[in-house]
Amino acid sequence: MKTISVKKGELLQRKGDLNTRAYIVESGLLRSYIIDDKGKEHIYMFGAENWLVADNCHTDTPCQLFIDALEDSIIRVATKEELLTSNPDIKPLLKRLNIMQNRIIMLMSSSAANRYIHFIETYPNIVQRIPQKLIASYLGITPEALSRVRHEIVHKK
Amino acid sequence: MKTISVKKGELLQRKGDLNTRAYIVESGLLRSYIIDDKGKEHIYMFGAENWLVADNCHTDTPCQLFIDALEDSIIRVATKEELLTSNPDIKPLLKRLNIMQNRIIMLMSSSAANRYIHFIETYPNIVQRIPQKLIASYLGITPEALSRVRHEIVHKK
DNA sequence: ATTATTTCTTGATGTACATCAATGCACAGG
DNA sequence: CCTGTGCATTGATGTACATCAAGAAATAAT
Repeated sequence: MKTISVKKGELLQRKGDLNTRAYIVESGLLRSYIIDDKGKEHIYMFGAENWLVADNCHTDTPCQLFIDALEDSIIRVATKEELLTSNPDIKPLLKRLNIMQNRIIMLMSSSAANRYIHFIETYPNIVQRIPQKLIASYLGITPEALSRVRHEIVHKK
Repeated sequence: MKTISVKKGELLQRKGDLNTRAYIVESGLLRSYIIDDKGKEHIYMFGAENWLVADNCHTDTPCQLFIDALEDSIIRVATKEELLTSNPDIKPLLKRLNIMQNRIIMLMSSSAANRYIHFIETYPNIVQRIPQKLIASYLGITPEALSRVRHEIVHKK
């Protein structure tokens, strides 16, 4: 388990990599994302301070997610085995499951506007640090759509 | 940890319940789902033989998911604490995370048609046991849309 | 400061899927 | 046998969001 320093924009992992690591963010901001068949990026997760960013694929199978740095960051890197043996606590895993459950529910049942409102309430600290187009990508909409959603929200209040 | 028998249609858990249990399916088929603000159901997960069905909420907070039986089923019921102490293996949790990751990626990046194709490849045994409207609900589309998607697929081949 | 790059906004148009409504089917119960 | 009830299909229309294109505004680079 080593600690590394990465520059904004640096790529830590690409789709197809094998035996990928787990990245624990000490400072800075990471993102994991996919690129679909049309070449479009979709952000899977942001990882700020104390977050664990990793592709949850089975060992020895190619991963799906790209991971890069949205800010200059300090990152602890561990193999997944290492991580699990050094920290056998399952609470973080359950928390992660809970977050993903919420994400799925959001994606299935909420409008773009509600997803955005939920996002800024849940991750107020991240909102300020990234351009809106990245929020749009996380929400599953285009930057244009997000711009209009925000306009609406202001005018309805 | 007790074993119970439930009839098709029986409700095991409703949104808002506290300290909800984990249900391990011995035989039969469960589903977990939400009901959105417009009263529409969205299936979160199917649970066939050997699957664990549970709301992944924090202890003592109201749960989000309804759970009911799609077939007459035999179910083992455990508190989550019980489950974790009796079976401290984290592999199933990781598998679950992997499945949810795939679900999120699907929802964000795939068309209705591709989500359907992926579903029938991933859960061929479940497909045959449930009406199409439930598959549609899992995929996040309407039964009408699924009907048209299926029509398309047949005619493209 | 000036230029270059990226981001945000706004408008016009397109499209995937939703909604509503009607019809046809299957099958379960009397 | 008929008759209800739920499911699948099909058509007509609606809508949320995508796409494309152009400017404005903000950030970064020189």
